[in-house]
Amino acid sequence: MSTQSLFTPVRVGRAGEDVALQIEAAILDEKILPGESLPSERDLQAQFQTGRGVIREAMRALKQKGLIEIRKGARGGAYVKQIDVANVSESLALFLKQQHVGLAHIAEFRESIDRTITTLAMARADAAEKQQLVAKAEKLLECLDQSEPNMETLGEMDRELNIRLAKMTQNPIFEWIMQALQLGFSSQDYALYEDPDYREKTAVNWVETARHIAANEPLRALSSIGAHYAMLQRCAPEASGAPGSATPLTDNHKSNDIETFDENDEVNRP
Amino acid sequence: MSTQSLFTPVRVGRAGEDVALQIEAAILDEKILPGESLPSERDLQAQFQTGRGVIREAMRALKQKGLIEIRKGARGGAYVKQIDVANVSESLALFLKQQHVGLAHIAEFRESIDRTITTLAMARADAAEKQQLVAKAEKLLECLDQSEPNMETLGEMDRELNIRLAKMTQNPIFEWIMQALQLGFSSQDYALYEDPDYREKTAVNWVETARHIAANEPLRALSSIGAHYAMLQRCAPEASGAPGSATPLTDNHKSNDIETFDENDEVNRP
DNA sequence: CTTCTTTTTTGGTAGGACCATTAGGTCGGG
DNA sequence: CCCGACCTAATGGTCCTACCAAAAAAGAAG
Repeated sequence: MSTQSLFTPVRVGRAGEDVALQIEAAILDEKILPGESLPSERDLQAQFQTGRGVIREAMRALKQKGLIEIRKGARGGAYVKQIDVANVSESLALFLKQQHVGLAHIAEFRESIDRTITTLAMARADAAEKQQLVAKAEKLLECLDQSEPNMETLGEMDRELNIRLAKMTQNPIFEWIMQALQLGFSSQDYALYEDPDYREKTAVNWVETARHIAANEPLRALSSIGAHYAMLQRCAPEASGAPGSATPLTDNHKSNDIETFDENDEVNRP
Repeated sequence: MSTQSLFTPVRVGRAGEDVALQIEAAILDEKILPGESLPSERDLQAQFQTGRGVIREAMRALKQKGLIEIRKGARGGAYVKQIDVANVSESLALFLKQQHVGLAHIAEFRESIDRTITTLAMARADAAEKQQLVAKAEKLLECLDQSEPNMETLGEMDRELNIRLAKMTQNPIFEWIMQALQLGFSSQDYALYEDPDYREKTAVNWVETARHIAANEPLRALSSIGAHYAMLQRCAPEASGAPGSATPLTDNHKSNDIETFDENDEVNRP
């Protein structure tokens, strides 16, 4: 009993994991730089002294992690790439979806991040950046006033404003978490732009917020942020103010009507 | 030119992706619940009318996403499971590592999250929970005063305090992001417990923070949080206050000395 | 009823064969 | 000389077949 975990459980079915770990280590140690390519599957098969299926499974795992990108054809193979925020975002979105996290909780988290970002951005960005932010917000407002409201464009401009603000914190983590939130949960923002009334108010709120930031008025800026999320809460379909809302966030995964496997028989026989 | 992206690039080599997507959709739609099992690889092979390698690669991808868990032997197979925060955390840690995010940036992010959590927890938790938090903090302090300081135990208690505080926000996202931060970047906290001087101060600071929370003193509580991170900054090896620090955060991946493949020849021939 | 052995199920690995795609080279015509 | 059509080789994608190893159920022995 005292010899717990003294002998490794001698995991056997792990050749693929081993290969993946070794290659991952090589990438993380920058023995292979982004843009460079790994040897071909058949070369790796020879070097690792293993079957090609093992190599392929390792590649699939690394690809899923976002560490490599796989191309077919001559001069194809696995190319090391920079991990994209989309990977983190997808992972987070999957998690929140399976846990049935309600929109209210996500909105609260977003609001807290927004407040922090706003405070930091105000403290660190220079006057020129702040003025650019105001200009962009005003552009959103007028772009909305005149022409027919293109939902695509509006969403893109809203997204750009958020990212720009996050950049102004001069801390890349805030920029990336904002990108991840935008990628995974922008659907709720679209709701605000659907309704013409809320659309107007949201744009005005953006201009207001940007101006307060430019004027270095932290309390007023945060007040605007609060107003934005109060609006979102009023506009949202199930705006329950607190926990318990089990509404799934999106339904953007593909419908499996095409050639679904028959999961009705012989799934989980106890 | 006007017909951009009208025809999908008709991706062909994607049988494995298709299988993975269909199964993922089935899981996310809760056609298969956590704890239940998918059919065996050979059954799936028959149902999807494809080779077994394709199924195995799809399984590897789903396993990497954290959606399934694979067991060998009779009644083995792929069991649907709840996605663990560790998956999100690992994804995030990998990303931050490859992007060479400095400890200073991470600490700043952590501090902002800590402040938000503290504020929310104070507003929402009841008196009993707050008193428990104080008790746990005091326990950490005395556990440190008397016996030999077991680094494992200290880290565990610090971690538990953080999680408990996050839970008190009654928003699971904060609990999970705190878990992720603990999982991925607890190494910097250990630094505080290494030095006997800082160790004492950190524990005292925890008690202080908890008592301010229990007393509903938001400003004093946040002040304690600030003191904690100021300490961390002084204690940290490369405490550069701002951006630019390209110090990698951890080196906890395995050294690839065992049977590294020969990446010196024929990697990336231009 | 317990304990040991055997069988069956199922994932893990090996290796071969063939196809589809792609970059790059070659050849012929202009 | 240049340009397009064709061919070639490299490489990932798929399929198949066989066998091994683990784990649990089923059966045999006490």
